[in-house]
Amino acid sequence: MKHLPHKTIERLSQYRRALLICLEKGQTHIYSHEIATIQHITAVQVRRDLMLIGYTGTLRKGYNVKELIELIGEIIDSSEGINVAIIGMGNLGRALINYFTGKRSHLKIVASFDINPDKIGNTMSGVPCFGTDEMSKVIAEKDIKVGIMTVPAEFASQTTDLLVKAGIRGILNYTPKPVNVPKNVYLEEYDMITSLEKVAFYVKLQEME
Amino acid sequence: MKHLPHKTIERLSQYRRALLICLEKGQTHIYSHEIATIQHITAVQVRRDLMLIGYTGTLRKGYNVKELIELIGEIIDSSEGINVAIIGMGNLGRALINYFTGKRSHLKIVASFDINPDKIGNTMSGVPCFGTDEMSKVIAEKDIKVGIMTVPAEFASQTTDLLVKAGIRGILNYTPKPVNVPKNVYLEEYDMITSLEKVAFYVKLQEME
DNA sequence: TTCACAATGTGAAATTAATAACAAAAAAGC
DNA sequence: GCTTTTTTGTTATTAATTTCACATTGTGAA
Repeated sequence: MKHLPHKTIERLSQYRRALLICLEKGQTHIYSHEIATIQHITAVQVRRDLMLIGYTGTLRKGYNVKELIELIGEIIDSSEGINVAIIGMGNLGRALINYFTGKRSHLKIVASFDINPDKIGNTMSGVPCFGTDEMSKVIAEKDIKVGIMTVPAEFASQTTDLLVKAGIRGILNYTPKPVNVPKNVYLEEYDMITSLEKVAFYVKLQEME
Repeated sequence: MKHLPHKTIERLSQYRRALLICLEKGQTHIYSHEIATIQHITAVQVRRDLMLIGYTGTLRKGYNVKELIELIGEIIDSSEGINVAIIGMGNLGRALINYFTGKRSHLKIVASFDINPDKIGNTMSGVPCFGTDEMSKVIAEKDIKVGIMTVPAEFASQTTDLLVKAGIRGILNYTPKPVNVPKNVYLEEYDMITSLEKVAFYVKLQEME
């Protein structure tokens, strides 16, 4: 398998989540159009993605749920699991920790960081909170590869620099401020305000018709 | 102006935010490559987007910050402003309210909803919290057009149905569960777990090289 | 058996998005 | 005043992504 498109990676992650739910319900097989309906995309899209990862279903029976989950895991998970830290234990940071607790995943949130002394030293859902000054040490000791930035926008740049210096390999930036990283660090940015403005735009557009 | 690409809409929202910061700093003009650097994209991309909205800068002086902000506003904002509600006042809901308070925006969060009786009746950052059973009434009365869903995944579908029944025009779904809406309702979904898994995937990929 | 159906798998076409290339013109330098 | 530089605006090109169209085939029914 060569290069998987970015969009395919995203969808595989989503297929897997849908499949896990099917598995829990005891469903053993699933058709491409069923997956498609759940994700509101087309069945062809699903089949194409699965073609790209080289999985082939059974004609007229669809795809084996369990097998497919495992294959997607082989593709997108790394064998040893990846440790993740959350930087900024505000509401968003806490929301993310809640999202993840209980989810059996190869991604483990193993630390959080904040500058508020009241939070440092505490543990939330099993995740210990450290001071920002300990970042380098903790990231090295716990072998943390990915950082999720949920700090206020005005701290985005300096936090990024700290993370990069500490040797982080990937950053998911939830602050509305774009940041710069060296090219050996993978950066993904998401901006809630943009999404909301986009929804508002298309709502307006529909109203005008 | 005909059809603006989805991606252009997203970028325009981001340009505006960057421009507002420049405006505050007293900067009157900006070059395409300056905007590009902030957003880590190319200058051509910026110029192309601005071309699409029909804005033309001054040769060798760049774009007028104030004018451009206003034009982007004309394109992506609706004249009367749009009222928004947050459904689910957990950590994520609160995070969103904090993001928005203080931001002068045509988007106004005017209500929130929850099922927890301790939260109902309270006000957070000026946003009152109502019970889910009041949704239809409040949405009609306050003329709410867009709903942001930050409820637990297991409530996603039923909350969506309530919103649709109440006459919502756009939904931003932050639960990891895809939902279905009639096609006169604009739906945008975002899944934090997918983003994180994507970062992890590309980190893994880099390590393998 | 044979037919019709329902599904997968995939090459080709269409669409969408990004990049390259370059003309034009204003400003600055000489 | 002429030349160089810088920056915009736009066409053309390339790349990425999605959709179409259809061949293929296992399954059940007539």
